[in-house]
Amino acid sequence: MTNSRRGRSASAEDVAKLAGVSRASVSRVFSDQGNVARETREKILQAANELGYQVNFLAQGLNRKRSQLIGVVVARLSDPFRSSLLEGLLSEIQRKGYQALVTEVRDANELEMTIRRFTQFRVSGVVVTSGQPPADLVKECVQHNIPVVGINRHMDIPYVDFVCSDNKMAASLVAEQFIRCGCKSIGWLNYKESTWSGINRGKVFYQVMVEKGACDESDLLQITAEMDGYEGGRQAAHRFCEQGKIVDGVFCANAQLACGFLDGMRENGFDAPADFHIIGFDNTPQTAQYSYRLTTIHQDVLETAKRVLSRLEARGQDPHIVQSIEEIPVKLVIRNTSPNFEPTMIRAK
Amino acid sequence: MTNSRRGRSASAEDVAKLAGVSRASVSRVFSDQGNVARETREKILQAANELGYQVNFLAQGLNRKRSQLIGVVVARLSDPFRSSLLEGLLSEIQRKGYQALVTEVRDANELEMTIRRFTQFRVSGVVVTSGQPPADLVKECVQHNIPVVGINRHMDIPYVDFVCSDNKMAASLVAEQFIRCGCKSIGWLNYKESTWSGINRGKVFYQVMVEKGACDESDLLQITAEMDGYEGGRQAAHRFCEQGKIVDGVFCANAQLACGFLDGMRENGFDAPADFHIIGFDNTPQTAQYSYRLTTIHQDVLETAKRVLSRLEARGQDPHIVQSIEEIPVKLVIRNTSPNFEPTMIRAK
DNA sequence: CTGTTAGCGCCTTCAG
DNA sequence: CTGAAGGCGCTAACAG
Repeated sequence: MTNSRRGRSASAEDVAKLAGVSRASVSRVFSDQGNVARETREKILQAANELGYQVNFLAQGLNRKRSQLIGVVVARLSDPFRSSLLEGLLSEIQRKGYQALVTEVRDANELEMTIRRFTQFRVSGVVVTSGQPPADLVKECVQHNIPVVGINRHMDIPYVDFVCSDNKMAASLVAEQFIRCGCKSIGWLNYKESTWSGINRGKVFYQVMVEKGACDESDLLQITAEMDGYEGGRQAAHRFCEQGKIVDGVFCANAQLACGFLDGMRENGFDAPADFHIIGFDNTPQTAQYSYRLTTIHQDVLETAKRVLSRLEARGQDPHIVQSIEEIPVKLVIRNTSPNFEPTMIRAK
Repeated sequence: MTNSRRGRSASAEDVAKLAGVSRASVSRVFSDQGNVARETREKILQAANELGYQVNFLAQGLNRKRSQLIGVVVARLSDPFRSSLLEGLLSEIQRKGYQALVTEVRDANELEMTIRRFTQFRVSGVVVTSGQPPADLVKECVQHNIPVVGINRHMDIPYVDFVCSDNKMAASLVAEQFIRCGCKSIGWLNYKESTWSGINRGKVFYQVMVEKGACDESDLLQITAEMDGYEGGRQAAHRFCEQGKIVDGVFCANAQLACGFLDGMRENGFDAPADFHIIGFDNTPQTAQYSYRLTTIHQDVLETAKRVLSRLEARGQDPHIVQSIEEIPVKLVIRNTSPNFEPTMIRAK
């Protein structure tokens, strides 16, 4: 009875009473704003410790009109790259002292509900790793002064920033590798209804190939998967072989497709690097494994996450800065499916 | 100027004014508690719509002393099983109208900080998929009346519930399969510093094997990986072969180890099912792929998530119900690495 | 440096 | 069925 509200958690007021000060001082100590005499601070900390006091973030956020929450929109976590991206984001979000609010969305409608709910929690920022942020929704965020940043996509929405792996650099690295290895007929494998980044990667790759004079339109073979993921790649390979087509080098929009395509080709008696070269995107752990040892473009997830957070904070301070689009450098990881040959023809055939 | 606070988001009071009612009624409509005349309800909804009103969850939570947040503790999302588990949890959490607060932890210390932060957000529940919830921390949760449930682990903490894949059932299914296939020398592969569920799976498997008379102590070969994940399994295989050991059937604590071990054996010239049988745990997408086609125990992630949420809600209503430990049935998915043979010897050797 | 005073936006009795 | 009043726990001026 004496101990304020039995069982309930202690409030700043309880602490203030015990320490014999005002709640304002308690607040000052725990949000370390404004100055507090060392002596009173210690009294407060001790009292707080005694009562097991902890700031109520709900009340804090209500008052500040901003919680320390950051909303993260994800999709298809079963893709290893996406889950490693989430991992990087979580780690960076926590390091900066925020808390991640994670929602998985399946369609545009869910994205809309989600962003709306994020604003209801007065999040400090929204990270979109999937789907196109609907323009009007974003407007709402801007109105509420909530920064939005998209990863691996890019649209012309004012006040929304983007950070994106450097697809052009990726294309160049791959093109050079293929050329160095003497590949002549090059293919580009992508899912029929790919994401923005998938499509963009293909477009840029084609441009680069033409620029380098490595191919004209007829040379770049578009291989289209009817399905996404590993199975999609595998079936694409089967259809490819049925049609009696042939390639020297295949570049794939993502790691899953690449592994699937490689396995599909193997089922048809073709293997890399003996019969063709194949290079993937994402560098997921699986691609490093013995059964694949895939040469692949590596995306720097941690750097991406860092940039995202710093964008979020920048726009949090000044909502009206100009849109920023950052490209994160990528690396080519050479493994078995397109090894570092001297510039000679690889196929005896 | 007339329009209340320009730019700011509308509050219940704004809606009340516009609709010509009291804020209490607005509140009633949006938390659909208490009765409101159809007519006034409609007036309110219209006004709300006009102003783009949305409930402020911070204020709501502050008042209700409980947010609609659910804290989820994860680790090592790079393991495909763990990310699929998270996926299942997210989906169920959203379906039930909650919002997930996700934190990745690396050690016990972080777990503690995390749970503490969860309580500061007055979450409606905490789901621990990794690490042992420290007893005193949990006590704090109980005190705050926050339900805690652990997945694939089990400890004797009062008022904390657990839901766990049925490891005994898994062991039986695998034992029977090995016996049916005539495997004689059976191995159990696990990481040196495995998780609770890994260790438990091994213990139970041994028990079952003895029960079935399929082996006594000397028969069950403990294969220990010095490292976790794919590489751990692979290196274990290499050491295993160096030592000139031999097995008929290997059961693995998880999918990553299984794939690694299989590949390691292949590098040494042994393959499944020709030279030995191997069965994994988790049934991650990768295990289904052409290069592995691993026979494996399947854990029902969605069912697990469902049970978790229902436990959370049950204890949310009555914090003092007795501890519940649910076992989720598993299935044996027969694939290539231990096919459905008639009961005969498989090895010519 | 510290205390006082107003809210933040919502929910919940309690009257009417 | 509806309105008025008080409070959830914290912060942000403003005085002292």
